[in-house]
Amino acid sequence: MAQLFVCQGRDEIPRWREAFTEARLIGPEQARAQAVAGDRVWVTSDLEHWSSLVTTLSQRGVILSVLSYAPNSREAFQALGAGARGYAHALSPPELLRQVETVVTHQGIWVWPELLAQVVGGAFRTLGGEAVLQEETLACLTERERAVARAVAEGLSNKAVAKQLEITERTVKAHLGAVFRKLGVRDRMQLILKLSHQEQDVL
Amino acid sequence: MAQLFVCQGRDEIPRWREAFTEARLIGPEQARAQAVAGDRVWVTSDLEHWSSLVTTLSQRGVILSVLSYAPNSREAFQALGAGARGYAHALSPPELLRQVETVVTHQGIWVWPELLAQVVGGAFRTLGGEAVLQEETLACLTERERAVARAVAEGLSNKAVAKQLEITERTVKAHLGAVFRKLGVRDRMQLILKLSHQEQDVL
DNA sequence: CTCGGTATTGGACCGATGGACAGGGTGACA
DNA sequence: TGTCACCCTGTCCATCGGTCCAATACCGAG
Repeated sequence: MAQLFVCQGRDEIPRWREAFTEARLIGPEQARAQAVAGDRVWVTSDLEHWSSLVTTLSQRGVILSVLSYAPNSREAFQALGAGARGYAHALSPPELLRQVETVVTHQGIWVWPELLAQVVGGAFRTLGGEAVLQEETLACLTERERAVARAVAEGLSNKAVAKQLEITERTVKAHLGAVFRKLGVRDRMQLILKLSHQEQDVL
Repeated sequence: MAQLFVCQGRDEIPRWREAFTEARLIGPEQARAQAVAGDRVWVTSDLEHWSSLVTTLSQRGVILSVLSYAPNSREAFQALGAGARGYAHALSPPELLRQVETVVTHQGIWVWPELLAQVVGGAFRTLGGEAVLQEETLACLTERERAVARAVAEGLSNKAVAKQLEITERTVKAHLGAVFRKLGVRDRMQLILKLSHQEQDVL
């Protein structure tokens, strides 16, 4: 049950040593040769062919976490698709790395908080999420709130929505606030992302 | 930080008591009224409107896990989409429930092992298709502008993008301004629609 | 008839956003 | 060496967006 950090060796590693004092640093080739089932292996996404390394080791039963210096949802999915259980920022503080380690060793998935919503949402849309999303997203909205949400989802500004619906911009804000609260989104961008993956006939 | 099991009250609960001796059993209405941020709440998927209950509580900061007597991938996606962090069999042994609890309290996601591959695998396929097409659209952009555009297209704010790319918020604005000019869009909303639209075209 | 939900609007506040000015630093190329 | 593109940063400012505090009116359920 070794704790291994895979790196090219050129950069000095930030705080991994602080998080896991007993961890060992090895290169990609050593990782392929030495890692066995049960080992916790950390891979940085700036490595060449990190994805195939993750795939290989995960099939062997190794518990993998990917660390990225520039986390994004696309890379997160690539990591999870390759079999990684964790995806975090490479410069995460030691206590967060230990948290990731706790999760992945207990059969869990740990994703960088800023991307968690997108990862979960993307996974949800993948399989039959449409029907459920319709109920969840639209049932709780009133007629007027739906109209505002539809306009905003087309990229219109509050002023444009107000002109289109022949109401005050202030009223648009009121309805929009209710939409945000009911749909659990923070702002209009989250709303666009949530609605843009649905069919138009729903609205 | 209460440990709460939501149930209709009629059935006797299998082994939850064994797993968490200090846990309390409450009904859905009590859960909506009492649960606060930080609480670990367990919901069974045989409840009426369990999905909306999960949505409501998760937005409140409650840590939710869904227990199903007949786990399936569709329900798993529904649970995760509603904001649940855990999805397991309702008859899971106590040690497994405690494992789920460990994972979700550490910001992790725990999914029934038999469904895990489908969750991450399926999600990766869809997102992979989107990523390829974005590259074509953003061909006229520089590397940095692409990174900013990608992040913004995921709904991040300027500040969040700045933190992710480890640059100043001002620099994000500069790149973003160039992106707007090159792609002929007025604001970030138009950018999101432009990018997400092309994803759907190819899909 | 009261109570609650919906629709509408107002004002004020403050953070986020985008544009317009201004630079400095690097590396490639003629 | 000069030029150019790219990357990074700064200040100022007008506007937009989102939330808080209200208020008025309609309408159906109890």
